[in-house]
Amino acid sequence: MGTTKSNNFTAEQNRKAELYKALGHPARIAIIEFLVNRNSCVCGDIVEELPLSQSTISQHLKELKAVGIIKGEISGVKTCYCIDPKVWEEMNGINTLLISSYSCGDNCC
Amino acid sequence: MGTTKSNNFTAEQNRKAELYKALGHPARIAIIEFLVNRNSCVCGDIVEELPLSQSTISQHLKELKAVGIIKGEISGVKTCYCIDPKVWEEMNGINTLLISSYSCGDNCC
DNA sequence: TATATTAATCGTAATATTGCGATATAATAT
DNA sequence: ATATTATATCGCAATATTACGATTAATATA
Repeated sequence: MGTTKSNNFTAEQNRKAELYKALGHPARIAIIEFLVNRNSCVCGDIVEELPLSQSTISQHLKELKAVGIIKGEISGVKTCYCIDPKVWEEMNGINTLLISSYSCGDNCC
Repeated sequence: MGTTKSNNFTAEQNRKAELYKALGHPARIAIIEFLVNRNSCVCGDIVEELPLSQSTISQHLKELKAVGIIKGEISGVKTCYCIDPKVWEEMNGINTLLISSYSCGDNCC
């Protein structure tokens, strides 16, 4: 085991889970916050900001890229990463649907 | 290794990550959706709904409970789970701050 | 009291994740 | 051509996660 039984769930549920999972690590949160604060492309000085090795950060970037949250563009020697607006919007939709639209009343336990 | 270096990040970053991580599994998404759709406490018929064994679901519930997203209340033989409004609000705030308040302009890559 | 029923926990196996150093790759600079 | 710089990838070790069956604990019911 150790394998998630994705087959048993809907595509939507799997997609939601994979997006949240991508945000489920402090390093990746830090990366996202870094990109958001810059409002534009940022190159590998993320490595200088974060207390992790270059290879580890490269892996985290890869994961974020794999689910689509960020895009990477090679310009010369450097690589430029930024939030992908489309997936960002998707996340927004998911959050709205799943979280902000629900307010549990008094009948909660 | 295999251990996340939480010490190197802020408490806020760790908290965000742990909340997102809790949602980072299709079974836990399904559980949350189930609770949300009922709008009230639900007992262990989550087990009947999900294609996973009782013990596995119990573990997932435990994880959701550990980060505070759901509460559990024992009433007789059964246990009643529901969303915790406080943490739900916390999630809302995190989403607003991190995601919905940012829209990357044209200067993205 | 004996026996279901419900849910938590234990033990275990399989797989995934995290992190790092070393190495590879690719573009620029000398 | 060679060195430099930036980033990706490989290989590995440690730990975490996922899943399940078996067991346990607690309440309810015959």
